[in-house]
Amino acid sequence: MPEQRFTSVWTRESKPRRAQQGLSREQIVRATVELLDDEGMEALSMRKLGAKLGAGATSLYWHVANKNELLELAMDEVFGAVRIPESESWREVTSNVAWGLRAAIMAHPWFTFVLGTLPALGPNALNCSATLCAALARAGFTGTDIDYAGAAVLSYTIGATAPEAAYTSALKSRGLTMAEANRDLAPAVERATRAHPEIHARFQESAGSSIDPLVHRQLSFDFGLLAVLDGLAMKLTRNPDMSANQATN
Amino acid sequence: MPEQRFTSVWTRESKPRRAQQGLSREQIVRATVELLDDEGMEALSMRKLGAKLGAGATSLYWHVANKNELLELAMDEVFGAVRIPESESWREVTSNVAWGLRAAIMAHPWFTFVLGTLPALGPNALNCSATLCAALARAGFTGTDIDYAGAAVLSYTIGATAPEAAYTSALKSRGLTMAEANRDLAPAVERATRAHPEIHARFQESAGSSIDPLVHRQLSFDFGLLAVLDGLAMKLTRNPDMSANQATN
DNA sequence: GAGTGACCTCGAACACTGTACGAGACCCCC
DNA sequence: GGGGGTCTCGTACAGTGTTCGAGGTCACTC
Repeated sequence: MPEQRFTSVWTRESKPRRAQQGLSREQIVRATVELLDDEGMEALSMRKLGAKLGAGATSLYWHVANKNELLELAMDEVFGAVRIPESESWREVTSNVAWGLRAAIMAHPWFTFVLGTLPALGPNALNCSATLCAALARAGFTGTDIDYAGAAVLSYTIGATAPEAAYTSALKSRGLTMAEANRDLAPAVERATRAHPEIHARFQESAGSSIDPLVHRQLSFDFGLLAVLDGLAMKLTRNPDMSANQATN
Repeated sequence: MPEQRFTSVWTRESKPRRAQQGLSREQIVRATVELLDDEGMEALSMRKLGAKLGAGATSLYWHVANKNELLELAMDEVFGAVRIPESESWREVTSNVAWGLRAAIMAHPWFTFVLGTLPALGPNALNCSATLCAALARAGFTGTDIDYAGAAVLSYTIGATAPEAAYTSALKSRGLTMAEANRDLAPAVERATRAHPEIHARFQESAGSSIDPLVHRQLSFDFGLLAVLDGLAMKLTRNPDMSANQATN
């Protein structure tokens, strides 16, 4: 087997740059994000991206090793859109980061497909997790528990938001509203849930409900996030030696 | 704009089947899962799959509308691998489903890439969520809170496991061990975390630690899952008479 | 047995994809 | 005037998913 190395944009050191002229990496990444936002993950091709920039497709390969690197950079751009809150209260910080990350993912649904292929080592991603960890350390967590608690918040946020974003973006790319999709899915849902009367009943309930589905999803996200934070708080009170600072929050 | 419909394997009714001969959909799905497990998401192509089955690539299109449908079916196969526990204790049921789903995702890392493009309407996926919801209803949740609580557990489980599975599978497909990858990533981590002294310190700590990374990740997952379940339990004790409010809204 | 029509297979073709390679263009510095 | 680095891009290759239509194979009916 050949000597393989694990590579990433963040493992290579950047090339020297001449004065601003022609393409630049920042410009390319910006265009990538735009293209992804407008037309979705499947529509991104190097040729299209080149055309959008008024350049040949293969010119991009001077600035970026391959398409994956481009996606890594685009991903960190999304993390960069998360506004980092300043607050003393760890609950406020963590829940703000969670809601901010959720908003960023919803605004850039292709994020789902990129995440996970590499540990997020971009500066913006690290910034997010550093703020989170700092807040949790202030809350009273110590050692690896800080990482664990931070991971719990991020995992929940991503797990809850990514599929939702993917779904709404799939709808958008087909030019469908949520109501239309529900209409198309209804018979299948009907048939599929026949074996499960209890969820069948709730499906019909929510289909007939007049609550805006968007609000519905926000309520759901909030419910789970509160559970996560309450659970973390409980850990702190259970090990009172850990929670010296807890009273202030 | 043309009249678009939202389609899925689960929205079409199945074709009539002649007696067993030649290809069958079950056989194709089984082969798909095998191929995905062995060679990963990128390696799956219709031609390769056809070859594996001793058939032409385009023959598959008789049994399956397109590659996406194939992936939907494969995804439900993964949900089918989750062993559904029987227990009176809602904590036992939910945590067993969570661990079971985690194991299934770790065994089939390509699951990540499929999830979210469609609401999981396959029979096995519904079975999972029905068991979860039934347990939560027994615990005392009512109305939409049942769905919210179930979604919280699933979201956390998926969000925590999917990136981990994707990463370990990326390593495997490059023939690297976790230690080798860490070695390759180390300088980049070093450089990137320089601006964040507190996580920098913990990075070095865990790099030098002798704990098996697999165990480390299990501990992390367990930590978060307990937090979620504790948080849910807290909601129950806080509103002991929720069932009264069931009909409103 | 002949005929019919549904079920099923598949080769060819189309319009794409990511990217390796090498030829050239531009520009700065000696 | 040279180099030599930075940067662009046309061509080419090996693949992709999917459509189409021609054909083959069977279970039927007449």
